[in-house]
Amino acid sequence: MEYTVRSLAKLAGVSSRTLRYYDEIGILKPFRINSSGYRIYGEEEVDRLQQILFYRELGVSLEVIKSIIMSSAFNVKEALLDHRVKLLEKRTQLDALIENVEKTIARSEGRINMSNKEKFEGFKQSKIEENEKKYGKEIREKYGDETVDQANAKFRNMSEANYKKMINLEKELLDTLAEAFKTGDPASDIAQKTADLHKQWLLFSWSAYTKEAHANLAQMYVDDERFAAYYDKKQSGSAEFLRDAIYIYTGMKK
Amino acid sequence: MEYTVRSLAKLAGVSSRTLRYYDEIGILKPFRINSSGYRIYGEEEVDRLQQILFYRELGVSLEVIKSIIMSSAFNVKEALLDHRVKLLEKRTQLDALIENVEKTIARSEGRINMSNKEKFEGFKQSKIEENEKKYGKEIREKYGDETVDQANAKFRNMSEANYKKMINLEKELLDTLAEAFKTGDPASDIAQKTADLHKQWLLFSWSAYTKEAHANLAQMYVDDERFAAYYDKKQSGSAEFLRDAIYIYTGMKK
DNA sequence: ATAAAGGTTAACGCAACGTTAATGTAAATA
DNA sequence: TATTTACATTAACGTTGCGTTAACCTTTAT
Repeated sequence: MEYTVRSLAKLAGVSSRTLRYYDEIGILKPFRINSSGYRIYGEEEVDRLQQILFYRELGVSLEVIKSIIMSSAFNVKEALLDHRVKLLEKRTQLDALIENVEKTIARSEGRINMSNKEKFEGFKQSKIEENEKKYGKEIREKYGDETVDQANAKFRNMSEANYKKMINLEKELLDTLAEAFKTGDPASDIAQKTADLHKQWLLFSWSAYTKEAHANLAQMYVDDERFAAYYDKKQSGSAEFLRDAIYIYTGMKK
Repeated sequence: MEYTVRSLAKLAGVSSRTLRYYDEIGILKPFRINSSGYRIYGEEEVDRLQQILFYRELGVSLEVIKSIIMSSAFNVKEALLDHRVKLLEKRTQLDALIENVEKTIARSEGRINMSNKEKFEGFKQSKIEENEKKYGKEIREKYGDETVDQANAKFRNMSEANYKKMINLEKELLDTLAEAFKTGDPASDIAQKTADLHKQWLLFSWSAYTKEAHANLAQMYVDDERFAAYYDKKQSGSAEFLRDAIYIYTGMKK
């Protein structure tokens, strides 16, 4: 089956302008151009458009979508599972927002007057997103796009077995961190083992490990509420402890 | 308390550029401009900014936000409740999307190959549309959009405790219906109790109960196989019996 | 006295198309 | 067959909500 811009557009529920734009930015080129200069799409393009729209729905930028579907060894199911996880995260965010709104309503009913700081607390969720942007960008700036992209690519293509390994490592890391935290000494053997586990864990998603990057990430764990909350889950102060251990481990920053 | 651009920006977690932009488009003007041309904001502006960010989070355009907060008789609580309903709707949409993704994953596992049309069906929020077509449209036509939306919102937001109550009520309803059915008389006390239980049950998801709506729903139970099958589970003819009881209870339709 | 930190306006840049203009081609109808 | 209608093309500007940079002024800290 062959499609013109309009027919494919109708099939997919997008505008023909969108298809021309996708051609323009090279994310979806027609199978061929006929003698009158018309774009003609085939089955393969139909599938590809489906992929694109799938990710677009998520709010993924076309730039990123491009890199995703360009990777030849692209595993459909893995991508879908990934997609699903992101949607679930989005829903969690939404739920938090709804809770905030309801709280605010309750407060307005109770006529409790809020301090100015409190007034903006409802937006903390969005700050997390901001941080993500901020640090994502920071990493790109410091270590270059290649590192980040390679890391992503590596992660996407991770085999099932490796994924399990990574999960187990993470668990071990958290357990060891809890143990080490008890010693109170970031230079202790067990604390240093924690730092090493963290490095091992990192290697699953980082293609180019450097001590500097590792140390910087450790500081980020402390600065970013989201990460801090993750590591502090068991004991408050764990994030700082991990950072200190990593500083010693890498010999960076003091 | 007075704020400069930066201090207000920090308080609210936005950039100073954003505040200047909001000034530019007239959505948030500073309280005054000092002798050096600096923007100075006061308490009122803090509140207003909060309102703006609240709606912005929803994805409402600044243009619309402007019109919302410009309306002088602006009721805060009403706005919040409105805001909340929109968030709930958004969540419903997200849930539909997640279901679609999961279906697609399941299909990919079953290796069922889809026709091109089917491939794009996942994007049409098919479930919502389907339901809308089947029941929503009918209800919307009869009772108006508000009722339907409020009912959905109410349902989604039901507390755990209320949910259990509703489930218990439903069980009691079915038991009582079975009892009443034995009498064969839709006007009998127990049949009327059944109708009342049904109303109670309805109130969990209907925000505005009317006798007319109740009676119409009863007829729908008979007409629609899905509902009919549900009520006829124990005894065939229960759906009609319930309808007749409700007709008498509500005094509608003869 | 000077540097750092923060303020100002003005202007361009970005994503992902929508929209309009000017024009060529294919299919349906008179 | 002639014409209308439907659809195709490229080119270019418009949109939203700011980020970013430039060029410059003011306040505060040292």
